Amino acid sequence: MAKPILKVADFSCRQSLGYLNRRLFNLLMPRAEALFADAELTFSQWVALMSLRDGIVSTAADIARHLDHDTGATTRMIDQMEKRGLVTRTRSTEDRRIVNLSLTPQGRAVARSLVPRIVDFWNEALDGFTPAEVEALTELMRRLGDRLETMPIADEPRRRA
Amino acid sequence: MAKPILKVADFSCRQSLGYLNRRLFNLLMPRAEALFADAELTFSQWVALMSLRDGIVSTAADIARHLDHDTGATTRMIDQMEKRGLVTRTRSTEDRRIVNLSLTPQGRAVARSLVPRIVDFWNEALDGFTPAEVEALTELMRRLGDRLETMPIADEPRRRA
DNA sequence: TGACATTTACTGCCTGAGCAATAATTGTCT
DNA sequence: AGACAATTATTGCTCAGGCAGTAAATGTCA
Repeated sequence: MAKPILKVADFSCRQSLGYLNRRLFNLLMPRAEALFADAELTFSQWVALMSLRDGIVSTAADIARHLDHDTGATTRMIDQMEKRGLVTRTRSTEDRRIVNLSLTPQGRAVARSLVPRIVDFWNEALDGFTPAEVEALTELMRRLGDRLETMPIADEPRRRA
Repeated sequence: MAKPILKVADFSCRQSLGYLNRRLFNLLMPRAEALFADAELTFSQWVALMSLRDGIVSTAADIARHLDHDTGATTRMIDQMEKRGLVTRTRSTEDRRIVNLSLTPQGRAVARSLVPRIVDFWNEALDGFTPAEVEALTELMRRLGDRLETMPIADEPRRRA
């Protein structure tokens, strides 16, 4: 941290990345969830569905880690997806703690049917952005996330000397 | 939308801006809120506090618009901040629908005392980023937010032909 | 002026999600 | 082997926040 990037004096919440991220989140969620309103999916469920499809995750703990989600909430989310016939649970035989998840044909069909809508949505949202800008935004958000993952959550708020 | 940026075939949730935004959000919130744990502030309350301090907002409706927040939740958020002596409500005389908000000295003191922590946090989080990269990320997130604001929330999911 | 829409603030209702604790299973290390 | 830590899945408790509806005040427009 040789050269601090931010100074106390210029801090304004309008250009704070925290505020911007929150704003983006609040703008994005309702618009995204409106796209799969007929499938009655939460955004979390949508991400879980896609992550299972792409083989990125295979258990509840994987999902919780992948989207930095609470494990309890993840269990309940999977309950719903199982009830709707999108995924199945299978207790692992090698490690009996683990419950393996897999997409049902219906789950796969739902995922496939929703992708075009999402792609259309993003193409409309990113109209006016150059491919390089989209690439840059994606990469910077990924890097910032990776960086934050290395920073522990402070138990006690740090007192300034 | 002359040249679509995304194609259905390459869609992967790992590099989706929706997923990245959600991930950033889930990483950011607990780390930020841990910073003002002793003030017992929510992230929303923190943003509201700063927005009032900077004169960006002056009513509940302003806050709701500024952080794309539910108006009901905003009312209850202000209830808490008022109960803690951070803000005061004053019914406007010109427009009797409006309740003007203003920071109390305590509210101002809390805001001032927390800013350095946030700045420190961001300087640590952004270590490894060039000033240009931070600038680019901020600007791209702002632009995407502005773009999304112009896009209405779909009532009916659009059927693809 | 009067009908109608809009804005502001607020309330009940319900859901998604975070926190803490638990049981079962597995890994680690002396 | 045995004590202890770590991991997985799960549940109860609680709360922030979204949705819909309401009342009061204001704006709009024929």
